[in-house]
Amino acid sequence: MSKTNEATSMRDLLCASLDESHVGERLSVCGWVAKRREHGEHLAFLDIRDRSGLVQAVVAGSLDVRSEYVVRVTGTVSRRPEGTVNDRLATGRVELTDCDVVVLSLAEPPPFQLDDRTEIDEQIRLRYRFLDLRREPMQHNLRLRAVVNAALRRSMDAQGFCEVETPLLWAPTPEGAREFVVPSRLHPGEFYVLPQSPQIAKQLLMVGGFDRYYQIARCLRDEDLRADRQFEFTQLDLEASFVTQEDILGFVSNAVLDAAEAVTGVRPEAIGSMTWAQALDQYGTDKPDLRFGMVLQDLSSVFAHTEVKAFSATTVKALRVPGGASFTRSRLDQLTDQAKELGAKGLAWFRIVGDGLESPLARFLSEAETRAIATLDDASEGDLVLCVADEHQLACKVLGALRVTLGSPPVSEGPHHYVWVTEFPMFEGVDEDGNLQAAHHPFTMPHLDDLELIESDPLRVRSQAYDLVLNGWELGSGSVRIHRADIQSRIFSALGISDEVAESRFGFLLGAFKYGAPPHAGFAFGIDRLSAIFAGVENIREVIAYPKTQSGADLMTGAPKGITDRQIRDLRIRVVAKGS
RNA sequence: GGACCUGUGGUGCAGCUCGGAGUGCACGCCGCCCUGUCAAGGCGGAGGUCGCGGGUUCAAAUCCCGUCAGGUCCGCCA
Repeated sequence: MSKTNEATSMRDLLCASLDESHVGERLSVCGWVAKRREHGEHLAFLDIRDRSGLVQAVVAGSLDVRSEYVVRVTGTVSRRPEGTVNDRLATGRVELTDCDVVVLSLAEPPPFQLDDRTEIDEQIRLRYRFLDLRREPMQHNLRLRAVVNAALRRSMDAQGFCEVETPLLWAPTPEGAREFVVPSRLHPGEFYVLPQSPQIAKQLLMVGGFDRYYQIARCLRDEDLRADRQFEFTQLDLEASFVTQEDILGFVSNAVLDAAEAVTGVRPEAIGSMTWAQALDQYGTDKPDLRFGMVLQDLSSVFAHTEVKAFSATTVKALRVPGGASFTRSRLDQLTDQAKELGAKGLAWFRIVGDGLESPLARFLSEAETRAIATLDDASEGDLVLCVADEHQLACKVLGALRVTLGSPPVSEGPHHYVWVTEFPMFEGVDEDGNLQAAHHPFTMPHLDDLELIESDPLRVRSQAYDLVLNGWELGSGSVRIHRADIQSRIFSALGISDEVAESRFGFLLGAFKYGAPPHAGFAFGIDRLSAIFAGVENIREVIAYPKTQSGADLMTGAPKGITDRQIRDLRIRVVAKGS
């Protein structure tokens, strides 16, 4: 008897493990009936499926089993007769014969077929997720994710990090993402919140002397959902003391590359980096997809003294679209609409034709301007050049979005291009009260060369914050934290956070820092997103066992739901009717 | 809060522009036949509030308005 570590009291091995080495042995497998092919009352074939795959069982005589019945099949492993080998099946050279079939569980016909022949509407998949999980793609994706998790834990352990769990019931800190709120039964009128990240908890671990912490942490944010965003998501969260930014980039690179190697078998090259300003300038985004070119070009100097009103702006950016000259007018209108939605005043387009440019604007351009566009980025006949003239950041972002629309390959395609984006700005824009907003979070350490600018020119202050980007997806972000009270108070003051407000919101953190805070820095990246890209799927729901819909519903359980009057009473809360 | 796409037997689609009987295809399901199939095959059968509500019309799956659900995106996500 061949024993494997998949053997249990009920089975000897997994279906797909059966091969010619077992020929002659009498073995048991357990699984679901994937398919039944009957040939009268003397012969029937059963495809038995478990998580590993299929194996064919040959049954002499009729038997009363249907699709998805759970069975234990004991049979003799036999070579298939001449001419009946199935090359499309991993176990296609063998079959189980002289089978005893024990029905362990009956099954109604499933609401959708569990083979891979048709794509099932996601609404139905989610309603019957337990059946969807039985199918190969979900089996593959969740197992791939488990490989990622295991590799990350191994990597962090090997790098000397200590796994520490932090609370899910935490104190409200009304900054950043909207928090999920949990009413307290024992303290009526008071609330916990679910952490949008273990940010403060892990910084306190640094004060607590755990100089290398990590956790595979669930984070919860009550913000609108997207293809790459669920209410709850999982991060590899880490923080370390007595380190610089370079140390953190090294730790995270190791972890991500270890995970990539575990999944693909090949260790990617070291992860390169660019500054935030470069990313914006060349790709029009802080999460550049480096799988394809179409780098943004800058024509500001060419148009510095232009006669053309549409191009009188601080920045003129251009994007060459190879072969784009064949776009129809309605396609160009679509792109223009997209540009306007993103805030551009308009979108100028130029078809590159034999003897120059074809465009409504062509006749207004000077000779130098025409030449600059016609020769842009090695442009050749048949290309299209799109231009946006505006304030620098807007012009870049609009063309960056068009670059993605026009050039981005599917998630499942192309190599994995990791890149670090560093030197994010410290502040971005202002809130309703006219106060500066922290680009990352208020505990982020400014770039030491820019400390002087905090008061004089805050928008130019660079921070020691960094993102990890993979194929245009933001995997995660981190920063060096402020551990000095004087700098922290200058930042709070720049953000318009008074001492009193700071004390009430983060008092316990600031208080802790008075007792000896080591210099520290950290990072967190999304395991859902990383796994989705490894799995080649466009949507993180495909790597989550029980995801929610875009409206935040769980179609299987029906959550969110009402609770009983008793529960409401115990919590001392009141439900107010919608619309009142 | 907003834009766009989708909703038709259990499943996946077609039908919708240009209104005319719930019409069609494939899978599944049920019954019968079939001793080497593996997308098994043959014969027969059941199965529908065309998401829901209203309107236009002699007549609505089809046109209009509203609404619900799912999706993609903008806002939002320190």
